[in-house]
Amino acid sequence: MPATDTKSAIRREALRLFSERGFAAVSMRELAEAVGMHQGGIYNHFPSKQALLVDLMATHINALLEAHEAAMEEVQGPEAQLRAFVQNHVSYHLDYPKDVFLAYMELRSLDAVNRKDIVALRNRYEQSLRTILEEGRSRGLFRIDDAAVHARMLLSMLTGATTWYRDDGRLDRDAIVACHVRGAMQSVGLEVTEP
Amino acid sequence: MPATDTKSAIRREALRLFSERGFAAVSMRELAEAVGMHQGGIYNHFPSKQALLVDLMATHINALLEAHEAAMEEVQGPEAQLRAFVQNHVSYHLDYPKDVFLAYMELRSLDAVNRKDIVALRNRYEQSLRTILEEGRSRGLFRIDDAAVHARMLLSMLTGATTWYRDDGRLDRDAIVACHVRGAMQSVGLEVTEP
DNA sequence: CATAAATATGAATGATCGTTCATTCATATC
DNA sequence: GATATGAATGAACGATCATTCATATTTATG
Repeated sequence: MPATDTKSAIRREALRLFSERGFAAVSMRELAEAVGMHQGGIYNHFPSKQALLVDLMATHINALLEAHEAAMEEVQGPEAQLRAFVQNHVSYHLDYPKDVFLAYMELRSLDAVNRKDIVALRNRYEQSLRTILEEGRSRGLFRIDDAAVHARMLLSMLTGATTWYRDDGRLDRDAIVACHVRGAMQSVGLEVTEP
Repeated sequence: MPATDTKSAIRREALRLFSERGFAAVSMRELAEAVGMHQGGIYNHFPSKQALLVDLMATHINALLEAHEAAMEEVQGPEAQLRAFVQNHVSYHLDYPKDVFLAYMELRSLDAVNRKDIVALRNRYEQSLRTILEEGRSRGLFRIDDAAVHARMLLSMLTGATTWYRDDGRLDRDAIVACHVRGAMQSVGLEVTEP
């Protein structure tokens, strides 16, 4: 078995275990057992438990930013931009709920240096939503009290689905995305036409 | 010093440490040190670390339900009920951010029996919001796709403030509550008059 | 096939975990 | 003032933690 398979298996199981039970509550022994190897071997692929967490979180946040930038290309005007942002955000979050949950929950498990880097990336993402809201507000398109607060409100709202969405649930992915798009558009005071 | 002071000091420091760093990442030694006592003494007040967590979470969820029921008394009609729900929810969450964060994050640290009880209480709370949304939708007052999904969207949105609100922040408590009330009312398609 | 590099093993490291316990201490009751 | 009680101490328990390492095995390269 080539090395890269083991490494990605470690990533996959670590993502699953850390997101399910928390970084601190999962031991390297458990992780190794889940992968089907012995504890020492993990250190051939990742220098420490902390480095493994950083790898998972950085991979996620970079992938999210990449998807975001691709989704926002050539989309003009606050209303269309907000719609594109919400669609991409919710779609991505439903596709990678574990990655999202881990990045959200385990910031506090990072040491100071690593946390600073991840937070900077997250702030960049939040800032891009804030800019859309500011622009919509200053043009009189959006009716909101405060762009910064509203950006955070929306991010919380749109991210929450990761905690309860199931593939075999009552509503499919597109229906849930649609609920969120509508809720977000209406939250800034826009009218959404009935389907 | 009477015993009750020590017990509440343990509660206070446990709430702080568990919410800041996570239940699994805080040791009984650290907790004891934060309280200013030795590790063994905690067990005179709580039979186990798990029991301490259950105590904190049950206290919170019951207090939230109590505040909720008081806030909803004699409030009639979906629009007024939604407004009352949001106001109470956000106010309570800004007052007790650590309690909220702990109850939200550490469900997975509870054993099966305790988790079942807490989840049942939380579902009761979520159900009451869902009922308001269903009622508003069926009367044609709210424009939402799905009451269950919208209830969860709103709860995520309204709970998020606990993760970033600071007493010395740019906006005061009432302003933040107002942002959330407006965002929530508009999210169901209601018009909110400018202040 | 030989050799080197990468990877896996499994035991061992010292530290720390939640919990227990015999003991001491302070306070309240009779 | 003797005694009972709840609380705090501080050492100790076995278990488990992340990590290291010498060794064995597998894989890739000549």
